[in-house]
Amino acid sequence: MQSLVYDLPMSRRTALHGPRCPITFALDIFGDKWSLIILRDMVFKGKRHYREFLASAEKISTNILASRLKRLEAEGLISKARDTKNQSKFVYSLTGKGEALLPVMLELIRWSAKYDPQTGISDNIVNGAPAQLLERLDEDRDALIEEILRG
Amino acid sequence: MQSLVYDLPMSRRTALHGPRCPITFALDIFGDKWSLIILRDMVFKGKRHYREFLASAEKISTNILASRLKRLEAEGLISKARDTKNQSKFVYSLTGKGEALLPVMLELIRWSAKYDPQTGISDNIVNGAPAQLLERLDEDRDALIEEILRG
DNA sequence: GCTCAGTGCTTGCAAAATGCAATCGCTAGT
DNA sequence: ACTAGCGATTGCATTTTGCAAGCACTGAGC
Repeated sequence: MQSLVYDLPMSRRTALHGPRCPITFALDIFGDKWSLIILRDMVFKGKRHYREFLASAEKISTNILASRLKRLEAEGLISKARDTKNQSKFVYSLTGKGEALLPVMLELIRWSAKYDPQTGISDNIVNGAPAQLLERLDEDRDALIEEILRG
Repeated sequence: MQSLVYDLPMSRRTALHGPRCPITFALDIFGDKWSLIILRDMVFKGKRHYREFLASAEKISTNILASRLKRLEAEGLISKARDTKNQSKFVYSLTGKGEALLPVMLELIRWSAKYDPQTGISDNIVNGAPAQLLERLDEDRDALIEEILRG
């Protein structure tokens, strides 16, 4: 049975129940294998076009990408518009709700940096969290977040 | 084809590649529909036994629970031991690596509290994040974390 | 020491989600 | 009108999940 709201048949665990667990609420929206990868590409790599997402190292397939973009848009984490410079292209942008996930991603990065022996060897902010980012996360968190979002 | 490391056939996206993305590293370990639910139950609800996890509101099925516990143990996020008070039971406990995910969960809670209209109506720390928790998260974060883990 | 209930977990099979390759509809450019 | 680039959709194989049944081990009662 397809969902009426999304194109995905994903069942929502929290649909008709009373007070909802916030963890479950969040996982139901972006707690799959791909959504956070897409959001990471937008936040840290500035990706905005369909082809760019397809090109990520994790090799998301086109049907899954389309369905995830649709869901993220339906959930209000991203928005979709025609590219003003090229009317045949679309531009995907983060909404405030999507940007508000940056703190979650930063904590994920901090955790991985601590426990992944392969993390921390690259300058790239995503491929290996640099020591510099982690320092600023401790000392200057709000400014760091602002900088990532506006930079 | 089954993985040699876990009982799960899940393919690791980052297996043989160079500098690894910390987001991908984290998602490969617990970025599925259930792992964070189990960890939430341990952190916030103090669950330690198999039957307790099975009883969660999200209705995880027993084979999935078994496979997730095995993976979380293999990844060093939890440990498994006989219950000293009842040798027929096992006790699952968080390791430091597992406890270190609490900040991630707290940011998830903060995000959901902000964007889920149904969150924030319960006293329960998990079923609806209370305003009090969110306040302390802003003002007294380290002590809050310590309190949750030791309380 | 046999039965029995509780606990953790495995197995078999159906259903759902994902991965992959091919193709399609739209827009712009020529 | 033809062509190329872009954002998808479609069909089908594979992988993962969901569900129900049952199995192995432990400890308690008799």
